[in-house]
This record gives sequence, structure tokens and C-alpha cells, in this order.
Amino acid sequence: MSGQQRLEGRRALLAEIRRAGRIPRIDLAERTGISRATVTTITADLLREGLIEEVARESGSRATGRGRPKVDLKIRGAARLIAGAKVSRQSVSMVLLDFEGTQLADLEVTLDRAVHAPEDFADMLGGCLDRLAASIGRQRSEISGFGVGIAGVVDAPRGFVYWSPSLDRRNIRLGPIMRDRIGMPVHVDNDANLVAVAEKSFGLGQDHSDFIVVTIEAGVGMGIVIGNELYRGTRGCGAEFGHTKVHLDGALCRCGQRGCLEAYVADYALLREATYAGGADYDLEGLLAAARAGEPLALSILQRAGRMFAMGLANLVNIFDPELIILAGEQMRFDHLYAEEVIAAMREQIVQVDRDPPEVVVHEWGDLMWARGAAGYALEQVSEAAVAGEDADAA
Amino acid sequence: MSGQQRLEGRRALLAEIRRAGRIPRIDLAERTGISRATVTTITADLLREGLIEEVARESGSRATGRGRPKVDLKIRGAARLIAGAKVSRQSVSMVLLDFEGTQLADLEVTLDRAVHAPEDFADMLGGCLDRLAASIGRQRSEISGFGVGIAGVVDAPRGFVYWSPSLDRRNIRLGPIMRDRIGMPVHVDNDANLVAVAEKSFGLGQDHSDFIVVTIEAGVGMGIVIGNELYRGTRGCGAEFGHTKVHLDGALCRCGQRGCLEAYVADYALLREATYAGGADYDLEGLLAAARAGEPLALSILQRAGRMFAMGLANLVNIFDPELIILAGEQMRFDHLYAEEVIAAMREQIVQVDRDPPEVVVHEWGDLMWARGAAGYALEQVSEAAVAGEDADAA
DNA sequence: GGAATAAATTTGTAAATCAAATTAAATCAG
DNA sequence: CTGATTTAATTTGATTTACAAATTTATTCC
Repeated sequence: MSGQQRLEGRRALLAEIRRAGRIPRIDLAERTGISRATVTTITADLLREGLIEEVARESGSRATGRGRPKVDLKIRGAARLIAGAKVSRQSVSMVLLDFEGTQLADLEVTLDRAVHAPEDFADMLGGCLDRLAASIGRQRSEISGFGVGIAGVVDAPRGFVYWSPSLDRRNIRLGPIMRDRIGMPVHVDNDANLVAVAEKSFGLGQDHSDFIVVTIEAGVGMGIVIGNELYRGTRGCGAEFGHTKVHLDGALCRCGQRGCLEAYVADYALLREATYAGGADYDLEGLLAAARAGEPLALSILQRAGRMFAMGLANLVNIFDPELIILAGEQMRFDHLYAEEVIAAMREQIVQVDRDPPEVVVHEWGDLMWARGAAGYALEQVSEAAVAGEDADAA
Repeated sequence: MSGQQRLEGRRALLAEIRRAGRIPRIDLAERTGISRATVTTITADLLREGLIEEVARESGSRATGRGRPKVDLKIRGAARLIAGAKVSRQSVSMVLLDFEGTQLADLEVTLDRAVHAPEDFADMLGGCLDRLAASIGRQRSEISGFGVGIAGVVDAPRGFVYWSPSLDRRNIRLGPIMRDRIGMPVHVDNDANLVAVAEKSFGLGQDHSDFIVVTIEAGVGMGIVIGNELYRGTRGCGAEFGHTKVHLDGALCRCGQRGCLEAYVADYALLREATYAGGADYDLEGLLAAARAGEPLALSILQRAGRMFAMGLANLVNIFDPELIILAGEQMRFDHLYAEEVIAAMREQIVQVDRDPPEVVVHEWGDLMWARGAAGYALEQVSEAAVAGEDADAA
């Protein structure tokens, strides 16, 4: 339906409309550098294909002034249905988005086991998709793409999982397996990468081209955005911030190596140290409470974790020089890592030049946001397919 | 002379010709996906503009077989003249390249001072350019671009120097100042970045899209190539590998901070430790010799440096997942860092998946190669200007 | 010397972009 | 209420561009 040169323009315009939310044609022409004539032609195509729609002007400039009024264009939400899932040890969180990125439904499922065979994994998620779609009166077959976030080491473009704590074997072509079983394009990625996608698509990274997201859950993860694109390393094995070494021959990590950052800041690391040194049998809440109460041992443990974390962050800054670092995590229980003194310590350890250090912001959110990141990744892919004219026709 | 769409094709073809060295039109069409007709048209333009030239077939397939023989195209060296300089504490190394990247002349100048006012710095280098050009019977005014590598923190796109040990003040718009004084486009960058450019343009990185170059001189530097492009960070302050922290509150570094990698592996760090611990008044050669002779103290010092270096490298791999790491340096005196056991230690500290670890190669070279990197950077810029039709006419 | 082969060029056509002209939809002035 | 004014959007016509197909060119083989 559309030639080859056209693709570039279509992509640019759809991206700009998505970025802007609502925008009239004349501004599109201005911002993309594409002539008004071509903007008219291309947007007419996109309108006919149902990917965008016209809406009455409302935002901001209400008093329009004279002249023919602008007509805003926006992404047509109903154009596609997109699903995303984040799989953790005990649960699956899912969301269903429309083509605009608006959340239509969500679902939380508790798992009876943590480790799955790939086929069972696919079927289980397929079942969840059915329920998710049914909850708003739709069908699984109406969904155009499915993004899946999973812990472990993933080569996203190939959908290949080197290793994941959720799978019972290594080196699985999970993407293709799931696509065949579920009957739609499935896009798998490391969960921390998907948080970066979520921040880029829906969150604090929308206006930044280069930033880093650090996630703290059971382990420590990272996603890197360079030049508005997620950087995944040559074969998807990068961004393993948690296994960055902060001490030569240091504390033993779950991964079997020594001195990993994770071995100083993760839950199990804190508890291990508390038990080992104090004798008192803390759980995590207890340890945090004790620290808040000023108990010296607990305080010392958390402080060391904070200093190690600051050092790891400083290394990231010294290597990447990002505009922004987003610390993303669910709980208040990582207060000790997000504390102002930790950030200050980081600032002291970066290369000093006459320039503002990178902004550091804390963004707290829950499991659903991880799932939204996964859906955001699928949305990117579906959007590209749609703009390229693979007419997986509208709903 | 050429429209707007054409630019993309021109760029692609010139880049492919540069990459290939010599290549017939039909292969260009195949590799770039541009039709043979268009390849003919565009290469005809480039020929007319003098940027490329036809050469008789010779390389490889001598026995041509039947049919009209292929005619190789190559970059026309005479099209432009490009200069590059690396400024160190005591000296300046310069090279003059032709448009093909062939070295036409070089120059080494000893400096009577290490720190310069920006204007003097420009004039001094301008004088060197005169001598360099004169040495092959050309004039400064015939040079189309000048790349300058300098130690310190540089924002290359702006030509802005936050700080450099070679300049007597901070925060200088060195690029524009030099352009105005020298009368040609001047492109300034951090010297370690330029080694990465040299490897990408002329060295071991030619066939890799993502790699890291680590340089060891007095300090430790790094250049990062991502997606065939040098990554410079948001404002040019990234890639400070030497000031990556490898020990919490560790050894004191020249930069005033503690625990920097540099404070464990740089010359001064080794000597400091030897003096402090041994009493014996080593110089660097003596220390290395002692280690080779099996002297325990010397051995222990170098071994620790090696282990710290391995840890730093492992962190880079865990963050970037590059295809390739190039260790670039002048002297054999860094043998202890390039040793197989150091590389092996690095391999043990990266995240383990069923995949080959990144290749690590050692590339020894001298000061002139840094200057070639600077020239390579200028060559990129001049090449872009030429292909975009800024007819800074040929020689 | 002609058939065969393969590279490179030319030719004619379809696609796409853009500037300029035109149309559309509003406000404002009297 | 009517016509001038203003600005957005569309249409028109010319130009650029890329390409497939046909043709030309340069070589080897028999």
C-alpha cells in the first residue's frame, strides 16, 4: 500500500504523533521537517488505515484566534491491542494496553511453582492472556503483540534465553516457542531492560535520550538507554550492574563469584551479614527497623550497603555520563540506598568538571509497571509492523 | 549539485568504498542494496567530483573469467589533505593523511612547556601544520581538516574542553578558537576516544560494530564504540575508565579521589607502593626487571595491579557486553597487565553464560597512532562535508 | 570471428517530495 | 449579515529520485 521511501516519513510522523500525544498537521510538518503537502498525504494514509484519528482541539490554546483552526491528530487507541507480562518467582503480572498505551486491564496471578518447562511456561501465559482479554470482553486472538519480561540473561532480538531462574533449562529459543504456542508475536527481554523501556515510553525518561535505570528487587538490575534506544550489548548480555565487582575477592554472591555489588546490597546479603555478625535473628523488616532505631550493628550494615551502592553508581556515571539516573523499585525498604547521603557519596566519586552532575531521581512503582514496560516493548514492535504496512488489520 | 534524497545513497556508497578499499560497482550494488542503475549514477557524480577514482583490477581474482571485467573503485587519495595531532606533556606528534587515509608525512615536536594558553596552543599547532605541509611541498591552506587529541575532559561535538593538563585554564571553547586562528575546521577530542577512532578506521576495530579500547599510558583511558559510532556520553564526560572505583576508600589517586583503578595500575601507583613497602628505590624499569627475576615484593605489586585491572575489565564487560576489547598501548612495560592470567581472571569475573566471552586483543603502537586517530576523526568530518556537497574543492 | 558471459550504462516509468496555488474554516469589522 | 482577513489543510504541477528492463561494452571461449 505504501512504497519504500514513504516508510521513513510514515515512521517519523507516527513517532512524532505518539510523542506529542495530540498535534496538528502543521506542527508535525514543522517538527519533522517534512513538507505540509507530504504530511497531508501521509496522515491521510494513516487515517485511512485506522492508526491515527482526528480529534477536536481542546488542550491548551482554547482561544484559537482567527484563521482555520488546527485539527489535532492522535494515535487511535482502538487500532491495536497489546499485552505485557512480568514473570517473577511467585507471580505473573500482566497488563493489556491499547495502541495509545492506555491501560485497559490488568491481572495478577500467583504461581504454584517458580521454575517451568518452556512449553508449560508458554501455555500458562497463554491462559493468562485469555483471562486478561476476557476481562474486557475481548479475545486473545485480537491481541497484536505480547511482551514478556523475565529475570535472567536474554538476547532480546533473537528471543533467546541464555538462562533464567524461571526456566528449567538453559539456552532456549523462548520467543519463537511462545509465538508458535500462543499464536501471536512474542517479544522477550530481560526484566530490567523493560523497566528502562517503561520509563522511556511512559515515565521519567520520555524527554531524555540517554539515561540509566537501576532497579532493586531481590537482585540489582539495570537498563541503559543511549540515543533514545535501549542498549542491549552485542548479544544481550550487558547491563549486569548487579554483578559488577565492587571489591576484589569480596563477599560471595549468589552467582558464585565474589565481590559482586549484589552481594552487598541485596536482601540476602544484608541478612547474611546481620546473622553472621550479630547473632540476633533478624528478618529484613526487623533489620530496617533496628537501623531506624539507631541500633549500631544494623546501621553499620545498611551504611556499608549504601556506600557500595554509591560506588557502583559512580562507576556507571564515569563510564556513561548519562543525563539522568532513575532508581526504580517497589518498596520503601530500599530507603537506605536511595538516601540523600548515598547520592551525595556518588557525586563525590565521579570525575569532577564544571558541570552539573547527572540528575538522580527515585521512581517508586509496583509490579504492574514492569508489565507495562513489557507491553511497551511489544508496542514498539507492533507499531513498527503497523507503520511498515503489515496489515494485521484493526479491531 | 546533489539533491536531498541522494545524500543517503552517496553516504552509503562512499562509506562502503572506504570500507572495502577497492570494490567494483556491481558489488557495491549488492552490498548496499542500491540498484545498479543508481550506483552508476551516484558513482559517476563522485568520480566527477574527484572523491573517488577508477583503478585497474589487480587484487585477488586475477583470472577474471569471461564477461566484461569488473572495474574497481576506490577513494581518491588526492581529493583532500587531512592532519591530526596528539598533544602530550612534552611533545606533539602529527600526521598528514590523504583522503584515503594513507600517511603522507609525520612530525614530532618537543615542547618546552607542558601548559599553554589556548591562543598560544593554537598558534603553536598552526606552526607545526605549516612545517608538516611544507615537508611534502604543500601548504597549510590546502589542508581540509585538523583533528586534535588532548588529554582531559572534552565535549567533542562542541569542541569544548572542560579541563586539560595541557591548557592553563578550564572551560575553553578550544575548537572554535583554533578554527579561527588556524583557518580550517578543527575537531578536538579526548585522546583515548581518538585511539578508538584509530582502531575503528585503520586498526582492529574495522570489522566490529561494538568494541571497547582501553589505553594505558601514564593514566588509563577508554574509548567506546557502539553501533559503529564512538559513544561520548551526554556531554563528553564519559569513558573515564581510569577513575572507575575498584576499592571502597582505596588508594589515593592523582585526581584526589580514592580507589580509582588508575591509583592501582598507573606508573606512579606502582612506584609509590614499591618505595613505601620495599625501601629499595626502584624506577619503573627496575621494578619490572625485579618482577621478572622473581623478586617477591615486585611480583606482588604487579600481581595486585593485574588483579585490579582484571576486575575493572570484567566490570566493563558486564556493563557493555562488547564483541571485542582492544588493549592499546605503546610499551612492553605493561606486560603484567596484558598477561594471559589477567585476561583469564577477567573471564572468571564476568557473568557466565553459554557463549564465548569477548575477544581480548593487545595492540601495541606508538604515539603516531594516536595522531592517526585524531586525523581519522577529522577525516570522518571532512568526508561527511565532502559527501554533503560542501565543495571545499579538491587538490 | 562469432557465441557466450558478465559488468556497466542508458532508457523509460513509477513513486515521492515539495513549492506554490487553492480551498476551507474560522474571526473580525462595520 | 457581509466581506475582508487570517491561518490550516489540501490540491496541483513540476522536479527529483530510484529502479527494472533493455542495451551497450568488454572480455573469454571455442
